Amino acid sequence: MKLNTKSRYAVMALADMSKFPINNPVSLRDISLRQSISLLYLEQIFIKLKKNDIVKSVRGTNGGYVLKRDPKNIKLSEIFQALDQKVKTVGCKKDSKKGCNGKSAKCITHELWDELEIYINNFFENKKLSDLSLTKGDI
Amino acid sequence: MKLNTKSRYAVMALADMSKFPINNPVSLRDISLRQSISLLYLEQIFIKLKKNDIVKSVRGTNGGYVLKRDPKNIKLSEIFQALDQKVKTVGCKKDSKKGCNGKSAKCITHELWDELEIYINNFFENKKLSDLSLTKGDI
DNA sequence: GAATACTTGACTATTTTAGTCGGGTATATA
DNA sequence: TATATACCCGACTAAAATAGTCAAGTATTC
Ligand code: FES
Ligand code: FES
Repeated sequence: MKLNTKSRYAVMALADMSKFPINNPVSLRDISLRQSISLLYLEQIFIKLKKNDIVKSVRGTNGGYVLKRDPKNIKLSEIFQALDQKVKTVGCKKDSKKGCNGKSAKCITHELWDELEIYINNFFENKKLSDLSLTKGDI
Repeated sequence: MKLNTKSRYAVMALADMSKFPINNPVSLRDISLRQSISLLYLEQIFIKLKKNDIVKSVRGTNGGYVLKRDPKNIKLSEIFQALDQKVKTVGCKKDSKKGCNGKSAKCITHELWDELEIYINNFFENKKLSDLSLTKGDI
C-alpha cells in the first residue's frame, strides 16, 4: 500500500500556501523552490485542484494560486478526490454483485477489505488542511 | 492507495484453510479451485507464508498446507509482513534524517503521513485471521 | 511589449504488479 | 517400487501504473 507522489505533493503544496496570508497569490515557482517539487509537475497537480474548487488562479505578473476556502474547511479527502487518488482495498467492483474472482457472490474476505477501506477513508475525511499547516514553524 | 493481489489472496487462502479441521492438510489445488486463484500464484505465496512460520507443509500424496498456529493468534500484520507488503505513506526513508525532497529536514507533511502509516498498521495489527474466518458460512 | 505566470494535452522512461513457466523433490499408497 | 500427488523455487514477462517532461500556448500586469 503506497501513497503516490501526486497526492503527497498536492498536500505539501497546499500546506505551503496556507502559511501565507489568504488572498495573496502564491506562485507555483515559489512553491517549487521551497518544497523542491518539479514546477512542471506542480502545474499538472494544480490544474486538478483548480477544477475541483480547492484553489483559484490569478494570471499574469504577480499571479499565482489562492486557496478558495479556509484551510479549516478543506478536507484531505477532497484533495485526494481531486487527484483521482482512491483507496482501493477490495478486488471487486463495489456496486457489482459479482466477487473479485468473477463468481456471483462476494468472496470471504470482501467484508474485511471493505472495512479497511472505510477505516482509511475516515482518516482523510477527518483531517483538515489546517491540522497540519500550523504544526511546524518552518516551511 | 491500493492493496496488492498477493496479500489479498494470501488472506483469502488462509481464511479458506481455517475453515477446515486443524492438522488436516489442505492442498493448494483445492484452495485454487474453491477461491479461483491461480495455482501457480498460490504456490509462490505459500512459499513465503511458510518461510514466515505461518503455515507448514506436508509433502506427498494427500499433503498440503497446515496452519502452524491457531487463527486466533495469526495477525494480519504478520501475513502482510510475510509477503513484503509494507504500508508506505511517507516519501522519505524513515530512519534517515533527510526529508523526501533530499533536504536535511523532514518536510511539512511528514508528520501527517507518519500518523497515517501508524493508523493503517494499527488495523492490521489488531485483526486476527479468526476475525474473518467465522463470519460467513460459505467458502 | 516584455516579463511573469497560469493552461493544456500529449508523450515517455521507469517501476511495479500480477502473474506464468520449467524443471525440480518428497511422500503416500497401490 | 512405480506412480500420482503435491510441495519447491528461481527466472521470466506482459501489462499497467507512476512520475514525471515537453511543447506550445493564453492572460495580465507593469
Ligand atoms: S474483494 Fe470483493 S469479492 Fe473479493
Ligand atoms: S514524507 Fe518524510 S520528509 Fe517528506
